Amino acid sequence: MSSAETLREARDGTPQSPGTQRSAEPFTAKGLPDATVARLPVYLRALDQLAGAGTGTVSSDALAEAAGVSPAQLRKDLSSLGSYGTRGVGYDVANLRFQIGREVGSGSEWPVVIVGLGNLGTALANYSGFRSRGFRVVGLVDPDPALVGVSVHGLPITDLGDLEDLLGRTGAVIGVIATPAEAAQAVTDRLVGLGVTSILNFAPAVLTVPEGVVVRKVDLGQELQILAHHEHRRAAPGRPADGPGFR
Amino acid sequence: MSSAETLREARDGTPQSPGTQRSAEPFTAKGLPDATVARLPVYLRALDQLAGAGTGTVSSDALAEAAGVSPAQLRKDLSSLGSYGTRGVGYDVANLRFQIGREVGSGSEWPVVIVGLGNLGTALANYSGFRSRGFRVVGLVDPDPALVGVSVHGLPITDLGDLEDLLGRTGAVIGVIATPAEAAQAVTDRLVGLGVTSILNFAPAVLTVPEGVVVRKVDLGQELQILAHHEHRRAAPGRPADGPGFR
DNA sequence: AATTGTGAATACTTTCACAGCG
DNA sequence: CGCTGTGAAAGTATTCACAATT
Repeated sequence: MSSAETLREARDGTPQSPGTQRSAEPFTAKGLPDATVARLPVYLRALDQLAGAGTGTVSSDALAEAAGVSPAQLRKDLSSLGSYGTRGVGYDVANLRFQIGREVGSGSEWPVVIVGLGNLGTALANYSGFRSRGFRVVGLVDPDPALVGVSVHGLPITDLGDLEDLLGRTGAVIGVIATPAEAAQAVTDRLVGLGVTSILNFAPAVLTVPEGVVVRKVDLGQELQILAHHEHRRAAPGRPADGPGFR
Repeated sequence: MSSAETLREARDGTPQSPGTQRSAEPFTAKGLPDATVARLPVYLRALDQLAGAGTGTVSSDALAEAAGVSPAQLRKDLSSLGSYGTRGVGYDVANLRFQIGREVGSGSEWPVVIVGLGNLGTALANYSGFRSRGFRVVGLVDPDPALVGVSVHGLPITDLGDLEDLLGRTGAVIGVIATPAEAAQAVTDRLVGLGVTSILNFAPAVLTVPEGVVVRKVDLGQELQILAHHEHRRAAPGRPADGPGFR
C-alpha cells in the first residue's frame, strides 16, 4: 500500500464543501451531502435567533427565509438528517436546534490552537464568535521570539516547540493557520504530525496533507478577487474588444 | 415586473460560487461557470509563484499540482476562458497570468471600504494581502465615536455619515462588512444605497440585497463548525445508537 | 511525442411538485 | 387544510478519454 500517500487539501475550489473522503448520500449509515453539511451552521444560527425571540415552532418557509435558502432546499437538507418536523405544523425550534447541534458536533466544546499571531491571528484569538459557537482557543503559537510570552486575550503565546506539549495537554485536533504563506506547509506538517486532523487555513497557500486530514481554506484576497470579477464583468459585459483603445 | 424586488445574497450555502445572476456556460458571449470563477484567483496565485521562480511555461499537470486541483479541471477552466495554451508544450506563464488577471479584473486597482473596525476589521485594514492582489483600502468607517479619528495603517477612521462623501470621492463599489451581526443589514442598506454593488460580509448574518448586488460571506465560526462536524463523524462513524448509553 | 482542448459520461446539487400525514 | 418529506426532473460541476495540434 502507498502508506504515507499524501493528498491535496480535499479538492477544494472555493465552492467549498468536500469533506473527508468521497461519500455521497447513498451510503451505509449516514453521510450527509457536503453541501448540506456546509449549511447546517447557517440553520443553527437562524434557530438560535428564533429561540432567542421566543419562537416555538417554525415552518420550512420561515426558517428558509431566515437562513437565506429556498424552502425546498431547507427541507431536503433537514430530511437527510432525519424526520424532525411535524407535517401540517413545522419544526420545533428547540428540538431541531438540538438535533443539528448534535450533528455538527456542538455539545462538546472543541479545543482549538491558533498558529501565527500577526494581525489576523491576533484578531482570531480575540474573536468572541468562536466561543459562542462551541470552540475554545486553548493555545497560541508563534515562532517569532518577539511574540512569545505576549498575552492575547489572557492566553500567552508560546513557542512552536511547545506544540507537542500543548496538543497533548489539551487534546486539540483542530488547528487554525494564520501564518505567512511560506510557513504554512511546514506548520501544517508539524500539526498533522502531532495529531491535528482538521485545519482552517488562512494562509494563501495550497496545503498538502495526508489522507484523512480535512482542510478548509479562507483566502481573503481571493474573496475580493471574485467580487472584482463580477464588477469587471458588470463594466464590460458583452466583451467589446477590450483594453482602453477600443476603436 | 417586481421593480425593487430584493433578493437573498446570491443563494449561497458555503459551497460558494453563485454569481450575479443565473447564467450558466451556454450563453451568448462569456459567462464563466461560477465554480471556475472561484478558482481563477488560485491559478493566479500559482502563476505568480511560478513567474517568481523564473518558470517560462507550465503544463496543465504542473500548474494543477501547484493550484491543488486536477489537471482535467484546470484545462476545463482555462479552456472556458479561451485557448491560451500550446498543444504539446503547455501554457506561457506570463501570458496566462495576464489573461486570467484581466478576466478577474486586476489591472485596475479596486478601491475598497471597510466598515466596522473591531478586531477583525482592524486586522483586515492592516492586511497586506489586499494590496498585492489589486485592492486598495481607501476608507475605514465605524459608527463608534471612540474609534472615529483613530488611524489604522495610516488611514483615519471616519464616521458613518462620511460614507457618501467617501464613496463619491474614491468611486469604491466594493465594501467589506466587519461589524457585529446586528448592524450588518443596516450598514449593507446604506452601502448599497450609495452605490456599492459588491460586498464581502464577515458578520454572521444573512444579508438581503437588491438584485444585482453580489454578496460573499465569510463566517469564521461556521468554518470551524464544518470542521467540527468532520471530527464528530470521525469519532462516531456508523452511528451506533448515539449518546452515552448505547445498550 | 507531448500536451492541450473538449465532447461525452458521471457525479453532485438544487428545484419541482405532489403524495402523505398530522 | 397545511406543511413536511421525498421521488423525479433539471441544472451544475467534475472527471474521463481521446482527437487535434504543435
